[in-house]
Amino acid sequence: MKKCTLSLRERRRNQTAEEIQRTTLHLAESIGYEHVTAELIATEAGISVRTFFNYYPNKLAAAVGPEALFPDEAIAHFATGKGTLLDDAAQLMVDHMSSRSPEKSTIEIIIRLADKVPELARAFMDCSTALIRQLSSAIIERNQTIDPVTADLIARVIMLGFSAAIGAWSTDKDMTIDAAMEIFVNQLRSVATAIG
Amino acid sequence: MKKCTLSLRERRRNQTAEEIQRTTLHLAESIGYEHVTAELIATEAGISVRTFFNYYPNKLAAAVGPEALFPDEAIAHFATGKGTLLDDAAQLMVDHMSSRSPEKSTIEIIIRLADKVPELARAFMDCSTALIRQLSSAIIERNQTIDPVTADLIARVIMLGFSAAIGAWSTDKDMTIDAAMEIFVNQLRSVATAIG
DNA sequence: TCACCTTTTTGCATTGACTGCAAGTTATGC
DNA sequence: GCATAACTTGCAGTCAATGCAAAAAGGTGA
Repeated sequence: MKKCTLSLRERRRNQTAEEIQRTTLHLAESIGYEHVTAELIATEAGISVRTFFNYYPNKLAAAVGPEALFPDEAIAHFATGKGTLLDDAAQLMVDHMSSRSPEKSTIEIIIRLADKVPELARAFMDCSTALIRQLSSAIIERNQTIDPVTADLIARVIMLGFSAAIGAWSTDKDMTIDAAMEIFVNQLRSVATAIG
Repeated sequence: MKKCTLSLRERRRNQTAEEIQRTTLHLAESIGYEHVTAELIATEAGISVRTFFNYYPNKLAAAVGPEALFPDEAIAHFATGKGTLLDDAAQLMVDHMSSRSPEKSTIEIIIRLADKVPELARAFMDCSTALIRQLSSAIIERNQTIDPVTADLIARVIMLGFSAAIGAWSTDKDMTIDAAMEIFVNQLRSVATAIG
């Protein structure tokens, strides 16, 4: 069974990728990111240095973890949504967060670290590049008359708001994802008012 | 004369910093950014490798060039401006662009390179961090009732729009800065409409 | 189970980024 | 001029990252 073969391997691959990320974050928390070397991560994760670089192109990528895209159904739902742009976007984000692996605790660690390590903040922001592209396409699908540059800009703005909301959410133990998304929507509305 | 003393040294320092940037960009254009080594830049610029790292913390920073802030008067003017947020922001950007050293050609090269080298695009974006902070403070000064997180978000959005406008401006030989800023304002207005 | 093929892991060698240090050079203030 | 602070440089060393080829799994099919 080809499917099984691939699945098995893929599963193991994902496991290792996550294990590496866990190790990286854990080490960064205990000894400080600047003291974490590739060799240390590899040893700690029980792999060779060379294998580490097989999984991630560099240390920052390891801290951020495996790349995640919006789930296909979720993005399709957004693309054909009839609500306001922001409400549908908020739903998309909820779907995204619930679909994907990294637990709140992992995100919390990343954000806490990003506060101290600017490069990590960059890298974290950076991993949204692919998401922005997805979002931008979906926005165009919703509204065929919009021009691509504007769509891209809107997508970026939405992701900015989303990042801010995730930041608030991750540092507040009691906040639900839905509450965070409400903040997200309101904040972006304020921005729109201020700008428009 | 203290002023003269400082000025002389500072002037030389700036010259060298710019020379290094020029060399870096020139090399990147001719042999490709990935083949540009610190040693090559240093040799070409007539300094030692160690001195290169005295001026810039890394190669990317050298390509982006010396950090630039909004001129004090310009930011003060924006902070007390009575026009719409966007119009005043556009004026701020015009002041910024005309005050600061890098010529259009330099920016054009950076943007062209950034298209091929993602890390460079990141670095270029990244250099706006300090600007965002300035802008965010000024926004709060304009409107004391705004909350800091929203102000930060607005500042980021404005800078996003600005970057997009600069991109368009730099690749179009005939476009004036004012025309670019008009695009900037309109584009952000579209975004506000779409979101609000 | 065995021979076979693909994917993954690993060690090794190498290049290049970047830092700390200490000594030399230059500019400036007095 | 001389003392001082700023700047430059060479050197030695650490660590990130890559290419390569051999070894080890993992899975397939007879």
